[in-house]
Amino acid sequence: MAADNQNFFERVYAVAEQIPFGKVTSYGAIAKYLGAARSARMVGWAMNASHLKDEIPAHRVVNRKGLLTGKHHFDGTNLMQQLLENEGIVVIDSQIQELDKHFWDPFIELE
DNA sequence: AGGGTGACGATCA
DNA sequence: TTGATCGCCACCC
Repeated sequence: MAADNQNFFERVYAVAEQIPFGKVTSYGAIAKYLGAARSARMVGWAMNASHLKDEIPAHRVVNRKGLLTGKHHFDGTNLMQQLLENEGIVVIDSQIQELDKHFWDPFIELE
């Protein structure tokens, strides 16, 4: 049904909201969890709309490489990096260090 | 109705 | 290893 489209966004929000403090995840991980592994871009698109909701910690969502590709979409240029560093995550040049250590997998946490 | 874009991911060279 | 290209699917013009 047409409502499915909206449901897709809601699902992305539901997962993003559950990302704990000091943790990060990737678009592909969320997409895969939603059953749209090949639509990682759609997750990013949903995140773009999430900017309307201050409940979505979009700064905790990065690409698979741990690179803050979406930082440019934030209010400031380095706001995203600042937020992550504020959570105890080391970020150098928009690149999260020790990504594996801070990675949050919805498949494991939302098992 | 058709074409282009995009906060990605995987594969190929 | 890094860099470049294709594929994906929803949304906008």
